[in-house]
Amino acid sequence: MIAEVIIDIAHSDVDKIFDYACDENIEAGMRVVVPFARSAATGFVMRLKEKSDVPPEKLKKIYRAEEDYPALNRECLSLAGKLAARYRCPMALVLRLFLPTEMRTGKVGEAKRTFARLAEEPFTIDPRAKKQLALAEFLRENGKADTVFLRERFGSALKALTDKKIVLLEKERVLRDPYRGISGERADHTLTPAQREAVKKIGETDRTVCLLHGVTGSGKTEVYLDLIAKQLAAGRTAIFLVPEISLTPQMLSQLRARFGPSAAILHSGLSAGERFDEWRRLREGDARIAIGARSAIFAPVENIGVIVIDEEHDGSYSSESSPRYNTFDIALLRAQYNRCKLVLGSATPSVETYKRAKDGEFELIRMPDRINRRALPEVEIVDMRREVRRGNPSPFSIVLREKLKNCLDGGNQAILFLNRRGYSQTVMCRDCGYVAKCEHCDVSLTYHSEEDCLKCHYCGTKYHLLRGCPNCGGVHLGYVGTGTQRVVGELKKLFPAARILRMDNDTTSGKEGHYKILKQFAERQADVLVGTQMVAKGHDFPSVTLVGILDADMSLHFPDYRSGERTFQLVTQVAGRSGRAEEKGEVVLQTYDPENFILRFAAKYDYEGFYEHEIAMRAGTAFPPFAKIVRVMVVGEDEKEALEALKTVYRQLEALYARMSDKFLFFNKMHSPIKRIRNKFRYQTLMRLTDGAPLREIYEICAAADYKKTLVYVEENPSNLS
DNA sequence: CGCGCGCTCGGG
DNA sequence: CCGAGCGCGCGA
Repeated sequence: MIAEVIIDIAHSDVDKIFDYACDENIEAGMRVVVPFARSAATGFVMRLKEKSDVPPEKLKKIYRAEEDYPALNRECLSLAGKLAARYRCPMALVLRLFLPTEMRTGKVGEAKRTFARLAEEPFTIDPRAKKQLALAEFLRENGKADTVFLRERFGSALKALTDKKIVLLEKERVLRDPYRGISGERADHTLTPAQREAVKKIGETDRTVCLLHGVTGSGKTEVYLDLIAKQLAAGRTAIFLVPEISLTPQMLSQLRARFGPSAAILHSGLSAGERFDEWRRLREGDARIAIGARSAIFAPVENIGVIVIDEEHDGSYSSESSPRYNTFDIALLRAQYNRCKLVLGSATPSVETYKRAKDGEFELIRMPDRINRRALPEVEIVDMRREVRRGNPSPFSIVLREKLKNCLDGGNQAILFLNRRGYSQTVMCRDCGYVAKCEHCDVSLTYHSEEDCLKCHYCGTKYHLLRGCPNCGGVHLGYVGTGTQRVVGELKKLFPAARILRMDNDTTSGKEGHYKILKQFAERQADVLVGTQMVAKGHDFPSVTLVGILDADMSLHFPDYRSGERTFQLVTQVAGRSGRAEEKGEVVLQTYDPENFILRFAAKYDYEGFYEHEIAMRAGTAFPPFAKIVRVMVVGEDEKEALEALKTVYRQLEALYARMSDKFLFFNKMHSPIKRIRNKFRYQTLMRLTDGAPLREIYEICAAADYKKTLVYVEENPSNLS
């Protein structure tokens, strides 16, 4: 037999089929070890055939199979070719997506765990250390326990006691089970009439893709779980995708309770070994639901009955590094291959998805009511211009300050949200809320300190700094963007007794970081949580009755065509954090632009109104989904070479533009460095294209630009233009 | 004349 | 990706 093999080296030079002789034990999809160049290499058997065109003296024999089963199933082999072509990357890179990294990088670590037990010797614990006492009590009752579980439950008390030698640690080999310590309570799975209706519609439509547009609290999750349970009962499998941050312990225990060990939950908290074991369980068919973030779309399940993408609009579904795949695209391919439904769910669908649903391409299912019919929290828009006029320079409006006081006095919790997205600063008039925008692009300008000017991130046009406001003549121009740190400082001055937690990229180290802070807050170890958008997702906090959005403008004026969409999603999501339990929630939305349509619609939870407004604007200004934004990036350490690459690429792109200028709505002239990140020079060329534009040629120009130390790549509708 | 490094090419 | 093969540049 002859095996067609792709060598597992991600480089275009070796991105081709190599034929090898093999015997009967080799199957398509297996990983194999083969002689390659003057050494051994791993490869993937793509196909078996009878004879080869390679001269017999060149043909070599496969050494051995890496595993005794095919790591890649038939679907994956069939998909890989399509994906490699679509994302213009080596086949090996695509194939790797389907495997747990542990498998390629060799050893899967020995399954060892650290257990803790009490020392034999008598001891005393400070009676004030409640956690330590509780931990000691727990160990006395249970003998020994896993340290991961103990840390989760007792926090730093474990370290305190081990340091004092009261608790001893020992390693032990165990069978890996990532669900240890997670037990969920059985819940009632009776669906509401609205949920039943949604399930029915999804079952009946002949469309592959269904968009479930349900307001916060409408019970979309039960719909997903019901769909999944039905498919499992029918002997099929399922994939359930959620944004990474949504895999909170609560969510995990809910899923665990519902599906038991037939669910493989892939989240960032798993160790390498656990991850591999979960993958194996799916591959073997022992687990039949794959639950996880973006990468779980590559789960090795067969005979898929349904694929669910929850929070469809979430940015984490598109990959930021090569191959820059879009989860939806892969999900659609898999749904088509398996002839099953792809269900997208969101309270705030992305504009593009919603348009496709309204145009009839996707089945649109609405769930407009909350389960208990409880009203959504009321959103009050506060005009920050008036605060400035009244001489209030603090980040808190008078209204917010009062509500905060009431909230804390009533023994409730509050969340203060601000959108400090780092470097990007916008100039705004504090008297009238005017924001400097580009004359050609309708996108706000960004301040660049190196050149001391304002720049449009879309077309590269530079503008002088403003001395006064062109709108009202005011002189109180400022750079918008207050940090969380300052907010916490001001808050402490206002409410010295309040316990404040801060959550942003600086305070949360590692992936466990957020959970820790959110958990502390959920356990009411603090009264106020101040943070960036990461506070918006995940946990439910029953005692939160007030949410303050301090600077809705920051997100609104982010230099990106999706900023309006993002802001709407953000406000909706953040507002949903308020008033979960008996008490009615309140939301205060501070802005310098209280007339803004997006904010008005968001405050009324009017998605439909927002959508109509937004889509009309996108049509008018020819932004996606009516056009495609294409960015060509040139990134390199060596400035000379990067510049050289840029010149070459740019010249060809310009020629293309000259030839087909009718297909380009826009072609920018930016050829100066945007910035240096970790000593890498980054240059970009932005284009806006209509349908039928020469996208392929653009990709080819970039693929042809092969430089040693400079990377040239294309991005479609990139999300961050700085 | 000899070897060193940089570029090009092949790998089944 | 990685090593082999080889071209030309410099020192004795």
